[in-house]
Amino acid sequence: MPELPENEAQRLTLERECLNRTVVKAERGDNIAHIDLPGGNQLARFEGHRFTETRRHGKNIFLGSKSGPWITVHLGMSGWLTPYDAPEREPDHTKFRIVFEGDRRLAFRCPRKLGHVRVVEDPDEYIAAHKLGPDALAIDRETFTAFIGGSKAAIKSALTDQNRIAGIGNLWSDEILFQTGLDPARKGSDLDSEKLDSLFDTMRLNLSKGVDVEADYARLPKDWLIPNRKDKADCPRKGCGGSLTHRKVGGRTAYFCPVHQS
DNA sequence: GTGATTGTTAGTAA
DNA sequence: ATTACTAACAATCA
Repeated sequence: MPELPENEAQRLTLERECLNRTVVKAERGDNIAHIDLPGGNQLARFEGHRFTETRRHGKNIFLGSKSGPWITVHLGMSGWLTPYDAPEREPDHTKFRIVFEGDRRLAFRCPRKLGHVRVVEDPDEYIAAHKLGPDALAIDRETFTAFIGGSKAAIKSALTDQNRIAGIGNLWSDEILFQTGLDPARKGSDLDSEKLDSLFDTMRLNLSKGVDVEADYARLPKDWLIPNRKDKADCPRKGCGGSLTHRKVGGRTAYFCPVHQS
């Protein structure tokens, strides 16, 4: 379930589980056809190594140290990082694992195989090479409003364009548009500057809250969209009285309230 | 069986 | 050259 808040929660897992412990081995798991993982040569570099830092940019997580090398993880649609101890307790669909001294282990699970793990020398180089935009919690108001205000695509598509703003996906874009009161299919170029400002503020507020609760949806306010995101649910916005529905926007399913979002 | 899924990206078109 | 849209990817679930 990996957008910015989920990835930030996963970065914290790495921070808690993987720093300052000696690596015994980093290796690939079973059933790894068609998934992008580093080869044995690359992984041998980490034996005896200690990680000292984590980073996150958009939906990319990095584990490494000042002098490198770094491991970067992208969770795709269904990836997750899970700590465990004994080999017999390894989670299902583990495609990659790091074994630390003292039998501390980290599994990269990825049932649908759309995620990846790569070895990189420098996170900043990697971010530049993939032309990722600024992280959604780091982008400044001017850059954000200039991009959205100049975009002729559906706002939902603009918000989820990783090359312009990194970290927002299908669910969180729905939440941001729900709270800003905007139809997901509206063009960014139709918004006035007041609405653009409000969209920016809401984005920051929503993602920050998501990070605060470590992406645990049960801890999100009850009047948010995400915990109620299904057809025919009563619109959770106070006093709205609408009913949620969905529509394809930019090839993705957008959930929204036709009463207060326009 | 059908159609969906919180991800990216190659290819196409304007 | 840039921007926007579609289909495809793999596996699972309702």
